[in-house]
Amino acid sequence: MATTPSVTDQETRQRLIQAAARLFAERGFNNVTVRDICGEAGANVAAVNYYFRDKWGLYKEILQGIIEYQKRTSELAHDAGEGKSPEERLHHYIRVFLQRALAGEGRESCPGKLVGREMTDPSPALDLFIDEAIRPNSVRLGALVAELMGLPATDPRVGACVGSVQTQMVGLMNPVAARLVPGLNTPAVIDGIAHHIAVFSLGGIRAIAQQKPVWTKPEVKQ
Amino acid sequence: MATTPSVTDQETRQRLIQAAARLFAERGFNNVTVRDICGEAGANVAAVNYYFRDKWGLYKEILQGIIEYQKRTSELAHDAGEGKSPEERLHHYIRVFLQRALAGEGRESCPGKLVGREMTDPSPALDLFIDEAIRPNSVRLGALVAELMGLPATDPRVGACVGSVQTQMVGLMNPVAARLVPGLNTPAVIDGIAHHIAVFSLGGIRAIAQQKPVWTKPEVKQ
DNA sequence: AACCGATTTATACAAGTGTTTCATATCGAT
DNA sequence: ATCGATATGAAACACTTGTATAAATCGGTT
Repeated sequence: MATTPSVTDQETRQRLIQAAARLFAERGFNNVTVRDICGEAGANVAAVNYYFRDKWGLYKEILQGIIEYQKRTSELAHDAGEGKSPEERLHHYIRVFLQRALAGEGRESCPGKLVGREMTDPSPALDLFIDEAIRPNSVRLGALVAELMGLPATDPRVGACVGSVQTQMVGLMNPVAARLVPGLNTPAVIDGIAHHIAVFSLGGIRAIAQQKPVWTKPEVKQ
Repeated sequence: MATTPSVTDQETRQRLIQAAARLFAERGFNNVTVRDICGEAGANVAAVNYYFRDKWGLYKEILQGIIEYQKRTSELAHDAGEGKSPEERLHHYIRVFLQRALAGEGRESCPGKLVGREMTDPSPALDLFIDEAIRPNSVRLGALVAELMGLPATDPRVGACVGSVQTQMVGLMNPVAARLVPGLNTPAVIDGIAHHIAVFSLGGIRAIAQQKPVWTKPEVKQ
């Protein structure tokens, strides 16, 4: 009974973050008004500016949290099958990754939604996100795939296979996927999908590995 | 000499559609103002409302055009390898699909950008898009995959493989992909990627086909 | 009780938005 | 040349948006 015992009894700041995360994930940064957020959080219109300086400050804070979450996800996903065979490690990696991305954190403001949105509708914070969350993950996944293929991690075929695996996972993080796959975000369904992606990708990786490198990456700019 | 010979000499209506398509694809519906569009089209602020009733009318018209384009793309992509083996048909399908989605129509307002955006940031017109552009395409692709797997098209494993193929293609239609793959939207690079996806997917399909149906689709709602 | 910093409130502001209005211009047909 | 339909133009409206302000309220300390 510190403040108004109206909503749940927690710091206004926390309620703002929670409400905003859900709304941003649901509708995107520009389709959510400060009044929406404050309304849902049971706070005054000025609360956002008081605690976060401006609407962008709030968004950045949320995105920062998601970056941390995503980094942790990558670590957990990679460490999941430690000691096992590369094939099993890939399977574990996919499963843990999808579990945390699709169902994580109370199913409402699931991080995947916001991530997927940030990728199609890049905000100025996208660079940060790519550098801190996506790239390190790609590197470790690349090492694993390279091991599976028996090729150096720099081989363009490795990069291409990493892309194939990642797009299959990221593709599940958007509203259309959620609509086409009924029970998405329930653990059982996610496990099934992870199993499919693992088997499918292992087959694909094997197929790519045992053929000439027809595709030489052109104008390697980076 | 008809109207103002200022910009290029074409109907204002057409210039509006062209400018708006580019801007919507670039920044999304809500991040483009009517004044932006009219400014770029060299038209008055009232032009949008005069020709399209309101901003939404303009967007719907553009989306309608993209739906037609996408339907045509599906037909072309499926007919590309007619008479050839299923494997080759899949390869042709992927190549034609990507060519038209990523490089089509003057590289600026490439349809894929808007499609990808519509999928993450669903507008009320998304249902139309799913029903008219995505589903028929999935059905035909499903038939092809079923043939490849030697399974009935209703087998859940077929649907899962279709999803894997599609997510790999759709995944290329967003800004992050364009940033990670340097020369995307040039025909040569697209051909290389199409080849990779084809080989990878054929390997994946084969791997899934020759194992028990571990994943039974839960609560088949549709 | 009185004070003080931190928080919450109600209200207002300035800028930007989609849309409307109505006057003017343009062009083809009579 | 005149008329009528179509198209364009400048200005303004009504509304929403993010943000700022100043007063009011609260909780703890002296």
